Amino acid sequence: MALSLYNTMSASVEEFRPLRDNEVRMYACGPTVYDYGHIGNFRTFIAIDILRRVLRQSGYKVNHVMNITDVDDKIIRNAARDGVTVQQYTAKYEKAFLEDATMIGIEPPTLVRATEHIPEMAEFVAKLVEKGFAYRAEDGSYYFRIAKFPQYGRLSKKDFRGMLDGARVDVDEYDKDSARDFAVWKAPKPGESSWDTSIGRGRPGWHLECSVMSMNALGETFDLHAGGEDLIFPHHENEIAQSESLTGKTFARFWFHARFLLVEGEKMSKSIGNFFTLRDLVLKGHKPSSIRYLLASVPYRNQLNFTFDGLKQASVSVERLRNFYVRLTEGHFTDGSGDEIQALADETIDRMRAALDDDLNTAQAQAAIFEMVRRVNSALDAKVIKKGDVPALLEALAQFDEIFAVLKDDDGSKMKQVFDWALTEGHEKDISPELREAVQSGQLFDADIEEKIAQMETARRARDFKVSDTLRAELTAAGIVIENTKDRVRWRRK
RNA sequence: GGCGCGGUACCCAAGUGGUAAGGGAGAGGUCUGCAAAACCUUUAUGCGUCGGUUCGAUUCCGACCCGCGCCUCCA
Repeated sequence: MALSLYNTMSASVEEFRPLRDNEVRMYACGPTVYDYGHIGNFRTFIAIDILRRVLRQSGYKVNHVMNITDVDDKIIRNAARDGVTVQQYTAKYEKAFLEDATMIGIEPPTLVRATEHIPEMAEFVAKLVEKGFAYRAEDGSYYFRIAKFPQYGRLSKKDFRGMLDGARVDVDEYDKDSARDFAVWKAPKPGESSWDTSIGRGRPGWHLECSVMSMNALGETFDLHAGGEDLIFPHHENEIAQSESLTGKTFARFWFHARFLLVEGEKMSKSIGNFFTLRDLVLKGHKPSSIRYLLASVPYRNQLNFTFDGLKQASVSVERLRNFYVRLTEGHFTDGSGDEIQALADETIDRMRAALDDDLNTAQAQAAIFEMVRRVNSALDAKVIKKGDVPALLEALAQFDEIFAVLKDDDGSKMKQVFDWALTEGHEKDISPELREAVQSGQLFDADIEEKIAQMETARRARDFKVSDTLRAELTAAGIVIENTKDRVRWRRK
């Protein structure tokens, strides 16, 4: 079975093979660091992260490059508003983005920054001009001449023939040859960041950075180019135009686009009040693992309806998996092994692989692992799991978690980070009682909890249930869940 | 207006030309001093509506209704 992916360029699912034997070169359009990342951003970045993990699980070495757009109109505007330099401004939000990405389980890609590639970008523009694909306007801006690139519109399936020389729509852009031509280089404006370069003073157009940095890092033709669906047009279309007109070669072989999500059934927007950053959700007391699980649970090309009910459900699902893992690793088993369980583990792995190979069908991969969890739990209840069965089951679980990355319970420390951030950044009023409780339970020392549990057990053995129930209630109130099993008392933080 | 995607149980959500995965929630039960975990049973003769093709359609085709996206810098 081989990995198949939907390619926006061909508008169909194709078998994926990298150009080089064992190495996948992929470029992802990263964030413009002008604000904290919202859950829509992270839906896309998690989809890309899952793609990367599936590629690796498929045996490829993945060279994953992502850009940070650290100069653009919004950044310039907001930095001016806050009275800081563009660098100070972007540094803050880049740091926040990387913290968020780590919090939500995204493996760090190699980062490239627009402002660190200004000379290369100017050089690129100069070459475009030399070949006649771009021209300089009177004010010192440079535009790409779409009329010179007949394939324009191939990715987004738009037909621009006959409309290239339409009416001049914008008085500010009077010196473009065609209304459709897009800026590759912007002339300096008073108060805006600009750089002195071989083609004059100014700053890069947005699309330019991705063409230059991706080819710089990965070569003129690379395997995968990813981003949110909104980037198909104009961003990626323009990248293709610039890059391919210059090199005469295919720019990216596969185009991967994640669909936008809905929040509570509606498009996320600040005016509707359903706009949430990742930090907003953690402040409300939601675990990063729940958020990741929910965002990963709907295949990336489907619309995902992000709801708070769904978040709760995701949290319970993750807990179920974690409980299962604990049950396997801490249980006592008799020696031996059985073919049936081995077969179940193998079948589960096969089903997960087949699901992920089919254009990253994460929902089906989850269904496969849960099928195994239910059947093995049942077998555990019936005491038919043997010691020799456990490694195969753990292997299936591990393969699942190589993709979904939710088993490890480090939610407490991550939530603590957000808690601390809220205190230092003046968002204390936004800290929910739930987050407060989660942080507090995380601050309890294990030894103190175990001391209380020991007291509870003494009381229980003496059948003094009044005392034991009081102790249990105290621990529950502190966010500690206690499970009395036959062998021992298990506890965990809620 | 142009191009594209989707409407599946109380909620989230896969999927297939041959009779509906998985998770959550609810109800009942097993286990249990209580609780938790776990298991079992149960919850869509039905997959937006109306037609058509077919032996057979939720799955294909058409129309309609509704939701969503892109159409110059929003992931």
